[in-house]
Amino acid sequence: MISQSKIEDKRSRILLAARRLFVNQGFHSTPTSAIANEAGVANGTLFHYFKTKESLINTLYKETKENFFSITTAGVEEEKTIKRKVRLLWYNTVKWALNRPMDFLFIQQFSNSPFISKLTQDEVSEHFEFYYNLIDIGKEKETLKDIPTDLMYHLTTYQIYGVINYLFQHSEFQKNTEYLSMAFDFYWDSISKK
Amino acid sequence: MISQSKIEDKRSRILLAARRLFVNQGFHSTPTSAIANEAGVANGTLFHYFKTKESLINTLYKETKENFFSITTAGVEEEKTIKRKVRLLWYNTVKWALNRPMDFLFIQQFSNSPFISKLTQDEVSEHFEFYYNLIDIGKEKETLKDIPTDLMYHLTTYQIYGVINYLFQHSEFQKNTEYLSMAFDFYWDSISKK
DNA sequence: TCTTTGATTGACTAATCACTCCACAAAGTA
DNA sequence: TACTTTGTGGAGTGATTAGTCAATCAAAGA
Repeated sequence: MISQSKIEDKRSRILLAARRLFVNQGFHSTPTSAIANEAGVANGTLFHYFKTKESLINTLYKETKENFFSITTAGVEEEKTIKRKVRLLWYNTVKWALNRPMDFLFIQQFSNSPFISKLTQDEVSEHFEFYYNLIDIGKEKETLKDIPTDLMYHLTTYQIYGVINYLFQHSEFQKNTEYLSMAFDFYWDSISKK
Repeated sequence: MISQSKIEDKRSRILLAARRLFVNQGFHSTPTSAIANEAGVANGTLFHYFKTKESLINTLYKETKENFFSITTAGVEEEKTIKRKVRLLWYNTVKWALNRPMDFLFIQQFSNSPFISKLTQDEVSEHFEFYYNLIDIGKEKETLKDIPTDLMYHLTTYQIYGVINYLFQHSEFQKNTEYLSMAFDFYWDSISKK
């Protein structure tokens, strides 16, 4: 048990160090030796846990996205109305990003990059269904505007990214609930029927 | 004169090749030798035109953004109403991206990346003023919603990126004017006062 | 024709990097 | 204890890369 936790410790220290360095310097200009160094392990140890640098990156991307999904969707099913569901999802997403800026920046930086192998992207994209369902139900109930589901998905996710990036640049508003609520109202107004 | 145009030819061939390779493989996994090869020039020639690989990238980024700005803002001043200005800007932007997908992907991929030097970003960000003015005037005339200018800027630009990325994935709609107009209506509805 | 200037080349170099290898340590198992 | 499995370290290796350099080449003026 103790040894088990120590193993997890090194593994996760490597992942943590990698993310920090990747976000600051980019994927290809971060040598594995620097990651090992930052994590406080030897170079060879890194390759004990991850066969290749690419698999380290893929693992990091996948685990970060999983974490993102499970945290942001928590409690959404339990909400009764579409608006409450959407609001919770919105706040969960914004707060997740603000609490873990490195994670968010990592995803943003690499989700469209050519470095992530196709395989990993496919595995992650399963989660689309959750959002698509929510939009479809909203449209059926005539709560949400009647535009194609996947267009709605794109428009809304990008809008949320916009808010988050804005808040990164204006950290003084990050804990301003009035501000957050204004941004959400804008968001809701743009997607809901009048 | 002829030699001058030939010079420009090689320089621009290098830039063109670099962009193509960067978008497909990323910045750091594209060797300068591959760029030179793709451009049909010798390795040394590349370094004759660009002192370093980084300066090549910065030049490429800067020129692409300049081109983006001059094309997307063309004719906007001449329009009379805010809505017409915004519509033209929106359509210009979407069409620019659809006509030059490599340029758009290049900007998207690298504008947030740690590879672009701070200097370059600053030089490019002068253009913010144009957009900020437009939003401010729209708010004064009570045409646009009264939310902070820079928040509005973030929300709207990201929403446009969302449309563009959507259209990249659904090329069948790229020339569907009805579809584009629906997306613009959504956009306008989200930013304008009722 | 001679000279100058700048473009062009590609072999070369010094540095860097992903990854291997092997020795050793620690822990588990009998 | 003896044997096995698993973790850990870090020097070493072969491949790759950004950037250099000395040598040609082409054009244009005098």
